[in-house]
Amino acid sequence: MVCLALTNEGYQCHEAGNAHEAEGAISYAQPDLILLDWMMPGVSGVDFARRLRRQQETRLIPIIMLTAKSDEDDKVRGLDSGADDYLTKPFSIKELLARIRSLLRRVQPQDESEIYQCQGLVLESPAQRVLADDKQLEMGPTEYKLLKFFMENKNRVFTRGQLLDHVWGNNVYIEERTIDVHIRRLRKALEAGGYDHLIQTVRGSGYRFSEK
Amino acid sequence: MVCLALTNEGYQCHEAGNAHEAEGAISYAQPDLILLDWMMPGVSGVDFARRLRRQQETRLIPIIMLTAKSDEDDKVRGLDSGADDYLTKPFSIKELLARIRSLLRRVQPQDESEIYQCQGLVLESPAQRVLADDKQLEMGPTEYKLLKFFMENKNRVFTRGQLLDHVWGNNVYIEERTIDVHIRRLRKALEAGGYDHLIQTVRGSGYRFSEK
DNA sequence: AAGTTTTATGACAGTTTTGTTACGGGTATG
DNA sequence: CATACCCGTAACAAAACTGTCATAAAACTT
Repeated sequence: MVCLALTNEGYQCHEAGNAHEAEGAISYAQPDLILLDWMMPGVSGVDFARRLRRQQETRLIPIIMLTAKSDEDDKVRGLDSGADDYLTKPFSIKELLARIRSLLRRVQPQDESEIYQCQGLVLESPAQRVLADDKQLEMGPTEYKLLKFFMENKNRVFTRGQLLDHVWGNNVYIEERTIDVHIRRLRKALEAGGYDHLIQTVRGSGYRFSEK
Repeated sequence: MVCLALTNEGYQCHEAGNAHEAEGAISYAQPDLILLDWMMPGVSGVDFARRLRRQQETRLIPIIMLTAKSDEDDKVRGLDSGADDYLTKPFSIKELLARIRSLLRRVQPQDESEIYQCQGLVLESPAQRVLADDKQLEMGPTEYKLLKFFMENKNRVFTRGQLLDHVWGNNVYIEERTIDVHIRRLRKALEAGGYDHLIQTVRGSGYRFSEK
């Protein structure tokens, strides 16, 4: 039922009948969100949620717990296990969809329609362009994505490996030194507006975007 | 009531009676999370939530909406307005706390929350930098690691051997006198912010980080 | 007060890391 | 099909960092 409704809404859906199946499906499909039933044969939903939270690869995937119980203590346990939200059966598809939208919005804050700003530097995601004090800056697609990622995560160091994962994609084989070149290109593009100082080198670690 | 309960749990709390007050309190206190009543005099909770979502500084602050209405359409509207979660009055403090914990965990994922502070000296682990009264201090990687170790273990003397083990790694062959040089370099870096007195020599033993 | 031990400091050379430029191949665009 | 653009890599230059030493300055002993 749920799967049908979600597919109808344009989501891509995978089902699993128990924790073991789920584990396989998750590592295969890399979902953006997990709906988890409280009652599962074998490992319970709560235990499974806890396990997902402990693993690096799945820690950040939001979880909505589905449960028939309406007991309050169970609610609390469900949330503390690491679930991000829960729904008591019976629930309406409408509410489920709203909660899913809400969670996905949080996890992917940019959503193609965001505008990032840092001092006079503005990155308009919908228009896919970068303005420095109202003057448009020219840069390649990769530099744009790199800058976008940086502006989404200000004040944090990223290693070249992390940047490859997040900007290029998860399984690419590219020399880490290549990052340096793209950083150089990005800096040169920002230079035109005088904002190249926002891209900072952290020796021995990687790069950082920060106004300080 | 809510404020009291949260304070009791160790959270720092600020109250506001309407949207305008809230705006001031938010820009002043920079909260980690916002509890928002659906019904507010003047600007409604939903509209206020939307406004918070549009602004760069507040966009990422999670919002929990509180409401007396239990109508489902309102729930949906509440979530779609940008609130991250939704609670219907009357709600139990226990459930509120669980939802707050859940949201905070999502926003600050692994973050290690590793920010060390000592007087005006701040070491930001995620950004891998050191600020003295908001001014960035320049230092090499080794000095950074050294300072981090010291700030993790304030008021404790460490021999040069111990420092080598913890900061450099367990099996390195390095002259113990080299420590002196790095201490010197660290002190020089801290000097720029006037915090070099925090690194103290303990003659015959080693070094200590302390504010006294 | 002189002698001894311990720490501070500045300089140096080797090493590692990063910046920069140039180039060949690939892909899209007209 | 030609042109323009972009990407990844390599090679070299520049910069930053590291560990060690020599010497000066303190701190402690006798």
